[in-house]
Parts: sequence; structure tokens; C-alpha cells
Amino acid sequence: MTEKQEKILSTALKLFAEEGFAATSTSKVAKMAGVSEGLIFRHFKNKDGLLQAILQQAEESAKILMSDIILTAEPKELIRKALELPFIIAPQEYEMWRLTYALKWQTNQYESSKLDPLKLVLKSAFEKLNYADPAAEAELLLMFIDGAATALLLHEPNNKTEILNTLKSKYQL
Amino acid sequence: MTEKQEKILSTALKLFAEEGFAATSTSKVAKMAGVSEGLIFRHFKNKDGLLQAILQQAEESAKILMSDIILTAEPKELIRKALELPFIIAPQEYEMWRLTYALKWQTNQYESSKLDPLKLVLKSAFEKLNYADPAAEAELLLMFIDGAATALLLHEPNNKTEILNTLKSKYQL
DNA sequence: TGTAAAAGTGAGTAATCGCTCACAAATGTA
DNA sequence: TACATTTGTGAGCGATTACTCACTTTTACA
Repeated sequence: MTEKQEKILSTALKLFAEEGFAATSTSKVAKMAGVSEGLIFRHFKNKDGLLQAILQQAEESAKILMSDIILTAEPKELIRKALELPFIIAPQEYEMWRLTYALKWQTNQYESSKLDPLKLVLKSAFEKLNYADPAAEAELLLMFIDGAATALLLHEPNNKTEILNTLKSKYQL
Repeated sequence: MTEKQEKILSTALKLFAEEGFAATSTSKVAKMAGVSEGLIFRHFKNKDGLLQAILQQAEESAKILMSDIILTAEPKELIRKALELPFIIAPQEYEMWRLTYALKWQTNQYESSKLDPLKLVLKSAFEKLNYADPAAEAELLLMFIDGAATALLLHEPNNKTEILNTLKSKYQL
């Protein structure tokens, strides 16, 4: 990966996340990255290729976060790790997550199946803890994780710790 | 409001929600609405004016939903109504909500203050019920409502009722 | 009915879009 | 050094963009 190539990626991520993919022109990316516009197409073929390159990096980061949870044996610890997920996202990864969250609402961009392994492992954790409806509990927890991540990405609340503790208490954690 | 004016609004809402605001051209809206492109600008001044007209309708719908909750005196009933909110959205309003949710991620579009009255009234309800941290509880519930609405708008799950019941049980409802 | 205002049209505008391509500079390898 | 490959440039392409405007049609009302 060239230095200019990385600059294109980071600049595009920033602009796509802040202003939207469709609203960001390749010429703007090039100008802001200090690079000729042609270079974008040399390296990434077209504008969508540029987006895919960014999303591929994002997916790798997501996989790392997910695998740590999935490999947890103890059910209570697994649930705790899952609901802490939105709270441990590093600020330097905010742009990446804002972009992926924004793209969810674009047609054909959202794949709910990506969360299936997490959903499965959560369900089994709730089963082990004898919850009445493990499937619904898993779905519910995923909904909350999504809502919490949204809130943290859009307007970091001042009482993060209290919110997390309140949530934990609902699962006796 | 003219018939063609309404047709422009409904068509634009559909396209903006499905493909995004920036990705939808005014010519496409006009073509699909069976209207000359110039008429859009006659009625709504510019593309952003068209969006604002749509969002104004959306805000009125939102206010109706909110006011019913806010005017509820009994704290338990208020909380119940709040967490049922995402589950009672009518399918014909999905497009409208998808658009507003998608626009949250665009710069300068999101105003968290819109939820402040709801947050306030929820906090006071949790206070009356002697919850340990009413402010955190209110924030938490709003996060869930957001997550649930997102899930329902993106991929209607098959076990809606079970999820809602599971959630209600966490608040002894 | 006469007429002014409002609604509606569609060709036309400059600007910008994503993208190509001929070419130059830098780099790796022998 | 010689040369092939990769990296990088920027002018330029046709298509599309948001928007204007001179014009016609419809509507409202005295």
C-alpha cells in the first residue's frame, strides 16, 4: 500500500462519513488528499471500488471485536462483553462506524446476516442462564447494542458510565 | 396543495428514502411523478426546499406520536407507551421514518434536542417509580427505542411480539 | 365573460459528475 | 546502466446535475 493510496483511503473515509458517499465527489477526495484525481481510479478502479476498499478495512475491525465475544465460554461474561461493545469503540474508529451505520439505510448495502453469529451465540448464552425466551432476548440485546452505538456515535452522552451500569443491572451483571 | 404538488412530495419521499437524498436527481423525481422538472422548483424553490417540505410533514406525524406519550400521567403507562412506540409505527409511514433515520447521519441534519421533552418526561416517570438512576434509565430507554425502530425499519423480525413482551418484563409491565 | 394570478411546461444553461487516456516520473531488477 | 513495471499526472470526455425562464394552460373571482 503506497503512502498516497493510504491518504486517499483516509480522506475518502472522512468525507464519506461526514457528508455521505453520494454527496462526496472524487475530485473533492483527490483535492483534499493532495493527489491527482486519476490516481483514485488507477488504484480503486471506480468510486464504488474506493468505497469497497474502505468497507473491507471496516469489516476486519468488526470481525476482531466480534470474535472476542463469540469465543467467550462463560454466558454471563459473553453477555457483558456484548453489551459493552458500543462503549469500548475507540474514538479514532468513529468515522468508520459512522460510515457503516449511514450506509445501512442505503438500498442493498445492509446485510443483517453479518450479526447472525453474534445472535446465535447470545441466544445460547441466554439458554444456559434459563431465560424464558432466549431468541427474543438475543434479538432485544442486539437492538439495544445498535441503539447505544447510534447514540454514542451521534452525540456522546455525558453519563456513559451510568447508562452502562444501569443496563448491566438489568442482566444482573 | 395541488394534486401534482402532492404527487411530487410522495414520489420524492419514496425515492429519497430508498436511494438517498443526494443520490436522487430532481429529474428522476419529476419523471417518476409524471410532472415537468420545472414544477418542482416552482413549488419548492430548490431541491433542499423539497426535502424540507417532506421533513415538515414527518415532524408533524412525530409530534402526534410524542404528545400522546407526554400527556400520560400514570408513570408505568407512560413507560409502556414509550417502549411500544417502534412497534406501533404504521407500515405506510415506514418510508418517512427510513428517510429521517437515514438523514440523522448526514452533517447538520440531526437534532438530538427533538427528543428532550420525551427524555424529561421519562426521567420523571422513573423517578416516581423510585428507580435508582432515573436519568440513566430514561437515556437507556431512548437508546433502545432507537435500536428497535432501526431493526423494525430495516428488517422486520418475525418475533416482534415476543421481543416486545420480553422488553416489557424488564420493566414489570 | 374578462382578466389577473397561479399552475404547469420543456428547452436551455453553466457547472460538475465519474471516468479515460496519453504521457511523465519513480521504482525495481538484471 | 538499461529497461520493464508501477505509480502518478492533468487535460479532456460525454453525461448528468440543479436550476432558469419564456411561454402556455388552468383556475379563481369580480
